[in-house]
Amino acid sequence: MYNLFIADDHTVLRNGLKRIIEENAGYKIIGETGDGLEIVHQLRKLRPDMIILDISMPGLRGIEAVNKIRKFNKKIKILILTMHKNDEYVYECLVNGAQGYLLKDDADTELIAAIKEIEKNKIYISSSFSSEVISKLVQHRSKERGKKQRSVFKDLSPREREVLKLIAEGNQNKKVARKLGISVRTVEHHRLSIMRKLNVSNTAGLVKYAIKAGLVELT
Amino acid sequence: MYNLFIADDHTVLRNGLKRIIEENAGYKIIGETGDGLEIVHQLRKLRPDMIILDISMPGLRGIEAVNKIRKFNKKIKILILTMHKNDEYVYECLVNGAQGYLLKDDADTELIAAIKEIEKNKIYISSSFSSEVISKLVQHRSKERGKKQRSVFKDLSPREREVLKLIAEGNQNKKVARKLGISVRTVEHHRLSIMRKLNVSNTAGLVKYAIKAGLVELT
DNA sequence: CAGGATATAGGTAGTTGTACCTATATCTAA
DNA sequence: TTAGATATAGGTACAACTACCTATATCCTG
Repeated sequence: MYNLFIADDHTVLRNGLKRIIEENAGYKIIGETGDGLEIVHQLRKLRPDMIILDISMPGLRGIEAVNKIRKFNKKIKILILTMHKNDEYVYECLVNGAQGYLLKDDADTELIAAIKEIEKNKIYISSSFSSEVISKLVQHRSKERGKKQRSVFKDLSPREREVLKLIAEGNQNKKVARKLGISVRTVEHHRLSIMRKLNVSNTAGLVKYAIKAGLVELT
Repeated sequence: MYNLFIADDHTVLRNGLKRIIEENAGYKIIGETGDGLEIVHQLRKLRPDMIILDISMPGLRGIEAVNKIRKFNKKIKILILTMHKNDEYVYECLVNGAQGYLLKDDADTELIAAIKEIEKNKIYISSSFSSEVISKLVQHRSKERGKKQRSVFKDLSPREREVLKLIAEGNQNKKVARKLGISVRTVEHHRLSIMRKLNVSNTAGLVKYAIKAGLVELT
């Protein structure tokens, strides 16, 4: 028996998933949560073989969840199930140790296929991504595994992410500086570095990237 | 037999919904689509009593879907099922003729309760919203029904939406002006009006609102 | 028809952001 | 240990945005 755990903040979707998966003999959902902060605690208790994980959950955003799970136990397989059709996202997840990446608008059959592949220690990426992207991603993954977390697409430093987050939340440079206890000039410098790296030329681009990357909530 | 139709771009969620609803005797899912543009065509063919509608679908964004459905047939009940916990959104939907507003992280039981209430010609709003908000919304709805579509929360003119869209896409005022064939001063004026109306003070706020409102894609 | 909202655009100021430059201290990886 | 990345911060210049003001023409609604 292969035991699965579901982490997704949409109750309806969790229940749908449960039914779909349990109709396939051999799989059992042994637990679920809608709260990202609760994931590791649950994993420790339940010891599932695989977790189906939405990376846009409240409490634990984006790639952090993947990292925490891997840090806790490298044996638990991670299948990302998300609404984000976004090359960078797939890449980040895979480099950080996820085994699969599916979209919420993929078919049920693809979900089952992904679980089966991952069970067999393979990588599965949604067929909604072009095959070039997929092969590129899988290649990079095998190369970069174990290396320091990094992306060929986007490559912000922790400090830069912090600055970007505050900017996207609506703070001006002056306020960011005050909050971080650094000078406005330094914030400006970070801001420009970020823009150069992300290849955008103004605040609008920064904000959009931050949202895409899950750095800020859209409240 | 009460016939339902599902419009949501997440296949897994659609299947989950189907199973949950059909376990409750008396309800039948007679059709579904993941493509917003296809909704009206399907409704014409299938004539359901109620549609469960996600307002963040590709192809037909936000409130437009509600309007199109109402325009096609006022008898079809509309239950919004979305991830957006957002007062303005609820209000927009209700004023434009939706009968219910649920969140995707609400429980299954609440989904069934909502369907039952709406079947009985009542309004149902997710219990995740505070009771003050709910009563305020329901009151406003009865007052404003039939009036010109408008929101007490947000009230942008078509031109303002156009300007906001271009800004959120990453254009600076100068470029917006060129694209719309007006002077930079006018763009600036629109921009300030929009900021005043939305109660934000900079570009970051504008971009976030535009994304929330579905004016721009997050590509 | 009068009042209100919309769309247009100009004046003037001050603030903020964009885009280069230099420079130092620290840390990490080759 | 040396090169590179990171985080810090200052100089300078110009572009863009924010925030008031006024004004006109249009269109819609009561």
